Amino acid sequence: MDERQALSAFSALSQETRLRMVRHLVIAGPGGLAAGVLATKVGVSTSNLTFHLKELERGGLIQSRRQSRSIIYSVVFSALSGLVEFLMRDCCQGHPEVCAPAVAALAACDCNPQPEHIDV
Amino acid sequence: MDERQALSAFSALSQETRLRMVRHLVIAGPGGLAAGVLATKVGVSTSNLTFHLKELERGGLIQSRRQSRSIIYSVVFSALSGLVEFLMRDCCQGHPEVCAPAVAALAACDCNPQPEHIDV
DNA sequence: CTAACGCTTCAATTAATATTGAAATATTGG
DNA sequence: CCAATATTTCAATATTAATTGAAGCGTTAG
Repeated sequence: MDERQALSAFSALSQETRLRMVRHLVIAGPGGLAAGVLATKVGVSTSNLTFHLKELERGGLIQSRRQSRSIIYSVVFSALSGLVEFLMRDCCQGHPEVCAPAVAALAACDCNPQPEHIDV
Repeated sequence: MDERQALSAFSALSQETRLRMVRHLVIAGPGGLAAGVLATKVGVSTSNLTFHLKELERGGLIQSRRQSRSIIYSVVFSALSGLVEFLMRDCCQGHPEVCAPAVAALAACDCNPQPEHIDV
């Protein structure tokens, strides 16, 4: 995670509709949500949703896969922990042993390792 | 940390100049930096810097104190860990015991408890 | 007290983002 | 193949954010 990536991720999260989208997707978990379902949940037009989906994708926060007619979006959990790591990188400079384990624990979160798992 | 707060914090972090400012302030630690010094470090006019400082303040990410002619800005470390907590809140729903300790560890970070400590 | 310093405010401009609705594309069921 | 479904693209508009420079205000050194 470099500055450029962190910047576009923060930009992606800096808008109400998109922040809600991400939260819905986080709650949905690795199974994700179809674009149309997400549009209904956040209450925007599909056209507008697509615009925001692109922003989130650009920020590396979500990924998509096609499933029949629908396109399913899900959160890239490692991107979230990467952001955390970036934010905390230079925190506790004299004593990194305080923050490092916390960051490592987030990275090792159960959500993270199995990107292939689909549980519908 | 509610959605409204998280949103303005992410907005604050979503701009290159401001993200750099925060990183400089994180590195500077609790001692903080004078506005003018920060302006030089990030390479913007003081007028422009003030604009961005206000955005960061609005996001609750920084605080200020006057010291003689200068105004010293420093990071609110608890705001950073609050953001992390917000991002991760609904992660690992079935097994929150995985993420919770990590979040707690960040909150307990050495940077956090002693806002008075200045170690230049 | 006054001049210099450090920062903030303001107003004007420019640039970037978000929203809308209509049209286009891709996929699948029948 | 045709009609229906799901999503994306596009162009136009509206909204919001960033930059600039000049003027203003508070603070302190002398």
